[in-house]
Amino acid sequence: MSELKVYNSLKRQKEVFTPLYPGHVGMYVCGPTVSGESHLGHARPYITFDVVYRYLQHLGYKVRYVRNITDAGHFEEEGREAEDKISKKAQLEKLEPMELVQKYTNLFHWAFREFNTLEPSIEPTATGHIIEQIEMIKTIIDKGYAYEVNGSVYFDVKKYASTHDYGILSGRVLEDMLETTRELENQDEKRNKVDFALWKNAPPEHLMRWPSPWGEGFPGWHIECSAMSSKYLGTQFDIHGGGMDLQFPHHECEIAQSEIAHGELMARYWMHNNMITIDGRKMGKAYNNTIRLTELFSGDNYQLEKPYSPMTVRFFILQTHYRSTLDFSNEALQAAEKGLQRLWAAYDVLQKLGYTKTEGALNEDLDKQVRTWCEECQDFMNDDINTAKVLANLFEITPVINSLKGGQIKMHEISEDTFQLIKKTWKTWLIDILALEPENQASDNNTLDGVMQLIIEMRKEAKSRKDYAASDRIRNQLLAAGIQLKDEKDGSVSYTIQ
RNA sequence: GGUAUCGUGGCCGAGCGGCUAGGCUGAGCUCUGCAAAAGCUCCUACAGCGGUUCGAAUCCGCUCGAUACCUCCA
Repeated sequence: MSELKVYNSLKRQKEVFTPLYPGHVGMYVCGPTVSGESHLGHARPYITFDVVYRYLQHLGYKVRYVRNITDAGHFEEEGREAEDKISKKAQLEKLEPMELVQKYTNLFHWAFREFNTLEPSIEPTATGHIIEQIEMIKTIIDKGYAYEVNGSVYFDVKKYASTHDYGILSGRVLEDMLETTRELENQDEKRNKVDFALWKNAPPEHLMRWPSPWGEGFPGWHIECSAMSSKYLGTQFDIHGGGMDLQFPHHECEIAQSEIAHGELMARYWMHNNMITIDGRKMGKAYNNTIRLTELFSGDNYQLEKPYSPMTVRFFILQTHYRSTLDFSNEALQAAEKGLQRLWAAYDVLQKLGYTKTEGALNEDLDKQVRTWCEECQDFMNDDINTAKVLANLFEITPVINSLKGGQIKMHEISEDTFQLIKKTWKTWLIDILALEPENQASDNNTLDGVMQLIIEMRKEAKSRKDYAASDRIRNQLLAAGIQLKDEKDGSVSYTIQ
């Protein structure tokens, strides 16, 4: 069996994954800033790393998955007047900052339950770790890599770069950045343009503020991740994940701070998911092309032709490798919707199908092919979490499942072992790891089922009288009501709720 | 301007030097009272131009095009 390899942004290549402590994995993923509603773009990292989390557990690791909630807000733009994003909006909406934070945190949790993501082991908030952040800043100052100006504290990037590799993750060259970083206003507090804030002095109108050795203020935008990851995962841990757009400056700054404070590289494997684009452009507030998750589920956005269910979106995301960009379009979402329904239908068939020995010889080629498809899934996942290929193999197996039911393939053509392997494969990958659980669970409604059996019986009688007008009317009206009848090969009738 | 990434059939997307994924759409056929579902078959692509190689979508160079980061950003 193959070993798990992941693409490490730090080394720009795939590497065999070896945890720091055998049997245990520490994983930190940059979480949401709860100053507003999550959009489709945000779905990608949390779904991607949900699969990573599930897969690591499947491999037998005990995983501590930490994903923060950024509720302290960042200042709007470095160098400009410091403004707390969250406080600014709260004032507009006449809400307490924490009220706003609570609202969007709840909404975030709701949306990602809809996406069937597992909850992280620890979900620390920035506001809950002000003390840890201050302590870390003090350490960095003590070590001589940060300086205070007017109640704010900045990290001295130039000094850091003289002895350490600043740019190790993002490939930046400090000299280039010193030359090319564009002019920003109010930069005079910093010794160099590339320096970044660890602590910002809070202007009087700023609502979110905490006392510190440097006066009242709030933490800079990178320090929370360094402080909280080290608290819960140790000063060095296994996997740090997040969107590619965080690689620079966010993750680069995290590395620099942590290196000084703790004396070691904070994370050994850095995994970055690519962006979701729309019409070829990154989806983001700056482009005015976001689709909020609530809009996505309701269809209420000018870019949407119809609503898309959380599972459709999850499937859509997993059908692409996480390091590729993924372009949103209604056509692509609708294709995903149909494809997923096909997988679910096959899974449903599989649930009801038992292995019944029939007379005849084994079809060795088929049997072998099916086994290969099943076994490859693990290899695909080991190859940098290639969910796209896993799904492709499930689609390869789908006609086999349907043919076993339809009789195009006889049971004896595959061995019982292989049959059980198919069942296990689908359960493991579709349900447990990719976590694409069927959404319509209405079939365990006994009342409805009783009614349906009666209607089906009545239609059968009409058919036996060759009263096709009546039988078709029943079928068509049920369809209009959202219930699809299927005349099975063996004469029975099943139904699905749309 | 700097630094990267990418350009695959009608659409979405795998792909990491040879065996030409997969999904959706379209066409035909089988099954069916008719449908639906399902099964089978077909539509065989890698931006362009050079180069390396027995052999390239895959490696190298150039050209064209697109995107991302350099500023909050998943």
